[in-house]
Amino acid sequence: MKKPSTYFFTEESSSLNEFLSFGLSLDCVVFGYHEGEVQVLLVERSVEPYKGSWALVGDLVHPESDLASSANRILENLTGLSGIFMEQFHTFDAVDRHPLGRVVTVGYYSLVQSKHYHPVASAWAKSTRWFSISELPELAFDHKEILDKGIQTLKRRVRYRPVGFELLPSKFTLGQLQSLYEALLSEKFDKPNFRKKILRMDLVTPLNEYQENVSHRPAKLYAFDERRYNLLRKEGFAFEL
Amino acid sequence: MKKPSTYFFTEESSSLNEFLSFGLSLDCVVFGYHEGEVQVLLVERSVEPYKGSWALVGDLVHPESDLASSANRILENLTGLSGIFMEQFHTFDAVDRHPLGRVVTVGYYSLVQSKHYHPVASAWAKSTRWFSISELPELAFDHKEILDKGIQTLKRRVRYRPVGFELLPSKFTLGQLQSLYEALLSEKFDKPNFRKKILRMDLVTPLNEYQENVSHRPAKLYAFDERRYNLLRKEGFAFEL
DNA sequence: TCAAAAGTGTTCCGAATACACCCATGC
DNA sequence: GCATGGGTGTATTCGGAACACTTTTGA
Repeated sequence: MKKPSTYFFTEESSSLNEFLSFGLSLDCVVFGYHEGEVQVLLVERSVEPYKGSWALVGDLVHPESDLASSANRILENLTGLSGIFMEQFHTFDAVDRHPLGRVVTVGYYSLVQSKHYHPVASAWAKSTRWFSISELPELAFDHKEILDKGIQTLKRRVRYRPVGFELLPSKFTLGQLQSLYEALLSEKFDKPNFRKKILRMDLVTPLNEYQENVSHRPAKLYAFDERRYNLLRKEGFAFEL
Repeated sequence: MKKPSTYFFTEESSSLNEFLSFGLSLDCVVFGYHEGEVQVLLVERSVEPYKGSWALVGDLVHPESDLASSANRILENLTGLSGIFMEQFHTFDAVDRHPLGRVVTVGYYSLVQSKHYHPVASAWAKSTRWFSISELPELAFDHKEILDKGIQTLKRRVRYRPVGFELLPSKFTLGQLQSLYEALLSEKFDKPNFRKKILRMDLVTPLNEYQENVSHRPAKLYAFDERRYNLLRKEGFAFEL
C-alpha cells in the first residue's frame, strides 16, 4: 500500500510533494514564578477550533524560518519579552492531534518572573493570564499532555542544572532561592543545610546589601555568579537535596 | 512581509496549505555495544544527495503515520530488529539542513547489542555497518550534529536512569556491567566501589550460575530485576560514580 | 606456578541529616 | 516583648574514594 521510502528524493522515487505536507508549530510552556508560586502562562482562544478554551503560548512556524527564531517571535508577540531562556524539550506528533491537518508541534519551555510580564491579548487571543500550576483549566488540543511533559522535564532538569537566574530578581536572598526550589520541586528543605549546599557550590556571591523594610532581621542579598552559573549549566551538576 | 499567524486556521486567515509544506523525517542513532566498545550503526548512501556518504538510520515519515510507528518501521526495514528500546531526544530544524526541501527531523536513539544485529543493506543503501564511536566517518546532512547530541544525551541519561538492560545479555557479570558503564562514560571506575553501589541499588539479582570456560575465577551471573529497573527508570535516580 | 579476573574488607574523609540555638527588625 | 524570618554551629551518620587483600579458574 505504502510507496517505498523516498528519503533521498531521487527522480525514480515517488513525488517529493507527497511528503512535504506537514505543518510545524511550536508550543511554549512559559513558567512563571511569583511569591512562592509556580505559574504557567495561557491564552484564551477566540476562534475555532477549541474556541473559548485555554491553550499554551504557541503558533505555526513559517516555512522560511526555524524554531529558535519563531520561538522568539511568538513570545515577543504575545508577551513582549525577548532574549529569555528557552529550551526545547519534546516533539508531539500524534496524527490526530490537530483537527484541521497534520501538524507536528515542538514543545519548548521558558522561565520568567511573572511580575515582569504584562499580558497583552493579541488579535487571535481573547485574553491571556497566569495560572497557578495547581489550578489549571481544561486545555485545547493535546496541550495538557505537553504541559505535563514540560513540568516533568523542568522538575528533572532542576535537579542537575542550575535554574533560578531567570526566575529571581538580580538581587535575591537565600530564603527566596530556597522558596523557589521548594515550589519547583514541591518539597521542603532544611534551611541550614540548603544554605550550606548552595554556598559550597560558589554559584552565588554575597553583596554588601540587605533587605529593607521587613519586619524581621534583614537578609543579605546575593547575586548569581554568571560565569560559574553557565559553567555548571554546561557541565551539569547533581543537586541532591 | 509575513502574513499574520494562522494558528487557528480560520476562514479569514491565510491559506492553510501555505503552512503544510514541511517534510518530517526521523533519524535514529542506533548505539551498539560489543566487548567493551560503543558503536553506532550507519548506512552508506547510494543516491544523491550525499551519494557515497555515511548517514544515520533514518527516513521520511509518511503523512499518515506517527513517529513511534515510523521508527519501528525504519528500524525493522534496515536492521530486522523490532520491539527495542527507542527514545526521542531532540528535533533538528535548520532551514537549510536538507538540500531538497524544508525537512525537519526528529532525533531518536536506541540501544542494542551489536552482535545480535545482522545488517542487510536495503534498496536505497549501498551498505550498512557498525562504526566505533571513536572512529566515525564524515556524515551526510547534519547527521554529525545529531549524532553528537545523541551521544551527549546518552551520557547524561546514563547518569540518572538505569541503562544496560538493552545492551547486555540477559545473564551477565558485574564485570561486564562495569565495562559497559566505563565505555559509555569514557571513565574508569573502582571495582569494589562499583559493585557495592550496584548491589545496594537492588537493580540486579544474583543467579545461581557462573561463567564457564574462562581462564580465571568464574564470575557469578546476574540478571536485571525488571520491576525495579522500570521503577528506577520512571522515577530517575542519581548514579554518581 | 602463574596470569587474570572475581570478589571482600577496611580505613578515611567529606557531605548529607537533623537538630538546637542566636540575631535583627517592625509592631 | 514577641513574632518573624535570617543566620550559625554541631553531633551523627552515611556513602564515596582509595587501596590491600584473598579466591578460583585455565594454561
